[in-house]
Amino acid sequence: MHLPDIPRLLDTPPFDRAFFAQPTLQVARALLGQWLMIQHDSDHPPIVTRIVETEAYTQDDPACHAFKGPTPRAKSLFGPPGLAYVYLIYGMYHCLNVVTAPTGEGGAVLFRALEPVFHPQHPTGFETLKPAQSPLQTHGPGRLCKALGITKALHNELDMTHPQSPLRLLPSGNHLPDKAVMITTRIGISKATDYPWRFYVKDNRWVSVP
DNA sequence: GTCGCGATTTGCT
DNA sequence: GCAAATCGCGACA
Repeated sequence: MHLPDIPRLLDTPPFDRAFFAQPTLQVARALLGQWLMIQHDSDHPPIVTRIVETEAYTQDDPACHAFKGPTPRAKSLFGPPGLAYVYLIYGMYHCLNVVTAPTGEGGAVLFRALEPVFHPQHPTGFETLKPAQSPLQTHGPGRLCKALGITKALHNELDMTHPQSPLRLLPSGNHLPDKAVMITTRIGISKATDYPWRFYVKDNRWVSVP
């Protein structure tokens, strides 16, 4: 896996709104292997990660928060594609999604696991680290938000397509072949448990449930 | 106003 | 393997 050139990455345009307006399942699949970066302050270097596990949720899907329409919590899901949807689960963990349906329609991709690629305080990298001993715990939707400092108060409804957004999704230039992608049912839900809408990178040790 | 529960994680048995 | 932690949201009165 090639490491990104950080100064160049900071000048890379994020995926645009048209990318996130594609069908949700397609976006969930296409985001595997791409970069997710967070830059809390434009004066400081970002934390860069590689997306290794996602799940798709659509408006006509009983497991999706948009299923019952634009309720107060789900309002951001009906916003423009590329918006961040961050919500609190079990009273203590946040989960990060990107909205992937045209404005007025509800749908999103949930980020379930990221592979740490660059952190300014760990310039030696994460190549040889196992998730359990990593200073950045990014395997699991709640853990990755905690590790990157993502909260509903700070990041919900942020436009991730904006070039200066603190949260950005960037093309890595790598497209994963189908043989490197695993597809299973989604984790932790009680409705629509048979939908094969979870995507992850085969044999990647950062995946939440192999 | 009250009540049940969740797209999770952690710690203990 | 199982239960606790912890609180906003959504359903219903």
